[in-house]
Amino acid sequence: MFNTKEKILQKSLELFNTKGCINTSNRAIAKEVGISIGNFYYYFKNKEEILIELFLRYLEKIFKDVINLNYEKDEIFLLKQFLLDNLEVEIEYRFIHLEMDQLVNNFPTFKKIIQEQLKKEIIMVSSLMEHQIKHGYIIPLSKEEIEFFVSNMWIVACSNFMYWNLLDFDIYEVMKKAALNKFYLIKPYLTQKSLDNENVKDLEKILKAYYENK
Amino acid sequence: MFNTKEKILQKSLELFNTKGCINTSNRAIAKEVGISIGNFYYYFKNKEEILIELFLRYLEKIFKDVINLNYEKDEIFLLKQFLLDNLEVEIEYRFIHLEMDQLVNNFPTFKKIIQEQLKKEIIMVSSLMEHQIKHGYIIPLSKEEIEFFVSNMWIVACSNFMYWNLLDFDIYEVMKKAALNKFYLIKPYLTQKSLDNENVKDLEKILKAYYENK
Amino acid sequence: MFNTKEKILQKSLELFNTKGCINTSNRAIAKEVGISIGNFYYYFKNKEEILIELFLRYLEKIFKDVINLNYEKDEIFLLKQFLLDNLEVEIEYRFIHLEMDQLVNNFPTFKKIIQEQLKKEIIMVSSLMEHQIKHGYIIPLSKEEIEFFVSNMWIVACSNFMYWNLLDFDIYEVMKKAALNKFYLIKPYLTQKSLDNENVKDLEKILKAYYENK
Amino acid sequence: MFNTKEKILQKSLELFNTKGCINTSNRAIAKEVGISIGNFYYYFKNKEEILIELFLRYLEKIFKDVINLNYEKDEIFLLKQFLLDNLEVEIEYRFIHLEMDQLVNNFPTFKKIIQEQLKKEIIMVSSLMEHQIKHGYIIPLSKEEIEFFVSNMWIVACSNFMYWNLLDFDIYEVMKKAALNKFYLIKPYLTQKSLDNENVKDLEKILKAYYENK
DNA sequence: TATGAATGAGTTTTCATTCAT
DNA sequence: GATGAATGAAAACTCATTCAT
Repeated sequence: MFNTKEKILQKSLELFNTKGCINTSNRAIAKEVGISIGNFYYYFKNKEEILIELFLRYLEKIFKDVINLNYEKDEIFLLKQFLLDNLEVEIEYRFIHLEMDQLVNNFPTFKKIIQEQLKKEIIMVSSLMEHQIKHGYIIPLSKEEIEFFVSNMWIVACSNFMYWNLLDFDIYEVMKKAALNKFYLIKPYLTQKSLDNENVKDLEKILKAYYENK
Repeated sequence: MFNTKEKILQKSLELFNTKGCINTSNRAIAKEVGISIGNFYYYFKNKEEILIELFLRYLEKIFKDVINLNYEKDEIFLLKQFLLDNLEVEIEYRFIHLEMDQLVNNFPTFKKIIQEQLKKEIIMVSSLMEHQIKHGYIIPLSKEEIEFFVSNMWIVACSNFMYWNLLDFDIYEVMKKAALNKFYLIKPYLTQKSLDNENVKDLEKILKAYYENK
Repeated sequence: MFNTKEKILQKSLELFNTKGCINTSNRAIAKEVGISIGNFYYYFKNKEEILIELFLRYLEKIFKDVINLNYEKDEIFLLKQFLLDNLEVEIEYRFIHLEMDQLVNNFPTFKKIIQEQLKKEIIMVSSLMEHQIKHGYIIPLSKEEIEFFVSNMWIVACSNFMYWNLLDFDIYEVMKKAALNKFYLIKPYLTQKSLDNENVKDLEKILKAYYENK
Repeated sequence: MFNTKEKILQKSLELFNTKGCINTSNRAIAKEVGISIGNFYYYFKNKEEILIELFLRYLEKIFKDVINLNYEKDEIFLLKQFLLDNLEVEIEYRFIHLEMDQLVNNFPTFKKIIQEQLKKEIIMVSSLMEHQIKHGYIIPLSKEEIEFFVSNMWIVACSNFMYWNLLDFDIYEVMKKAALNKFYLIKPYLTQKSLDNENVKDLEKILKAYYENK
């Protein structure tokens, strides 16, 4: 069903998430997949190629829905989707965030890709914020406030796994916590119009329930 | 003036901050200090011992002032000190945050220390928040809100260097940004009483000026 | 027009001349030709087979004219042709001389072929010399002098590319220099009869012009 | 008696001369010396460092006497020493010449050193020739003739081992042949004054005897 | 003829750690 | 306290060659 290249990517992802990308040798990946080291190098020139391939897949999954967001109209952005839907993707590719600094330091091409992606995201999220402010879903914010909200959101989305991991929560609990981390970051900025909106109204309850029941 | 052990710690810190702890070999440290590798091992059993020693020094510097905080009285916590004074210590030991996940993965004793420290900090900061709420400096918050404010604050304090580094800001700009990251995280929760307080009144202006002038 | 085997030989020659035979992997050849590595091995059992095939072609081109030399009569041997005509062939297959020692060390069958060829050439050139001496085109030389003239000529023909390459001359300059290297090696042995001969008379001028104009 | 570094250099030289530098792995050197591969790298960062160290020793031995040459006076240059004394050094370090092209291609720092050395030698030998011409030991030669005599001498000195190796002569015979190769290259240019000189008079006989008796 | 996945031994290099002096 | 030689496991990567299709 899966071909060798796919198997390498799958196992790499597993190993990266459990042992870390830096701490996973190419030999270990090959062994786990059940192929020779030579065959590993037949498919990937080096570990960075795997890393980039996995990162591109991550991006594709993350932005599959975001791209379809139509925030031209007077409409609140899909906060629920943003908080919940991406969560599983973030967990699936959690090594990316957990090792971000190391990856950036060790893989120069990956660094360039990450930097470009970050710049795009900043522009995208900033303009989304401005739109939401214009339509009264988010309280008025200065340029600086938007800049630092965006950076804080990125930082929290990137690093909250590490925090909960340190407290020995398991992966499902971490998922639930992660959504609330982001929710409480944005909550102070939501207007009454937002809080009355169907998409937001019960969100806190849903997230808590999600967090308590599962 | 400095003994050998001290020199090792100083040079290790330098190297960890520039090249990363994981990417710095013990041999490189010994060479930089100007001692033999054998002598290095006379003072430190392994790199983890250096790491822990540096981390303890970091903690001591960070909590030197915090420990003296007397938040029994009706008094706003020293936000300015918290935002600015610690900043240089954070920068001085920045490798700790930049490589947090890697360090935790590779050094089990360090991990335990970090975890214990984190639990202490959560209790400490949570009770500080409750105290501030009680005295009307911070708006009323639920248990959950406090929990996630505390976690977000830790995450942001821990990882914002990475964010600004990716955008190619230099170390001094990163310092300035870092203070604002934390300020804008707490700002929505400050009451009018806080905003009128001498310690807070001009803080935004001061931070921006700090950020723009330096 | 060209079949696959021919393409492999052509591309091998190109790669051997630019990167060296030892430094060119079979995979690189296959890739350059645009065929699979499996197909490469269909045509050639290993790199030595290519090497030998190329060497035989080189020999054929070099001795195409020499074989037709009729040096039975009282006639000076075709010095001009020897110096100029072979030059392009030598350049075309220059990797053979540049890597001679390595090739001999790594490819035992090639070594045998080279050795047999060398012995033939020694006999051939020695008897040519004796003939030229007999007819007064070359000054009388002892057995030893002939032996060492022949060896020096072979050595210079084989290795002069390396010398000029070290001095960073480009391929066309090297060609020109190579002719003069051989000319000045033989010049002291030419008799007046030689120097008056039409084939030789203006040779020095021609070679220098060739060397200066091109 | 010999320390480890010296042993590595000695064994490297042996292996380079027998199997070739390119074909000798660092692991093979370590094994031959009887040390671990780690210990090998303690002494030499890579193979190029060994190569350069050996080359510098070769140069030192070769030019030990040449440097003392005083060719200011009306005196023939020490042809006998040049032909015989250096011979053993050339043999001792024969891999350098045998693999010259490959070494130059694979070791960039070595290439630079070789190029600088070659340029120095060209100047040195050219001025020596001019001096000998001035004092009547060598027949008058044009600039071009000197240039090509110098290059031919270098090429022959560099590559004659390969020639005699191909003909399966043993190392001692090769040594003797090598002297005669150079002698017969220079012989046509010697004046009667040279040939009558004590240093030269019996040189041919000596060399032949050397070649026949040993 | 042609493909290309697969093998595995081999290469260079790094590094934490030990230990006799 | 201090030296530095020595170890050996492990990392990334290469490459000639085979073989089923």
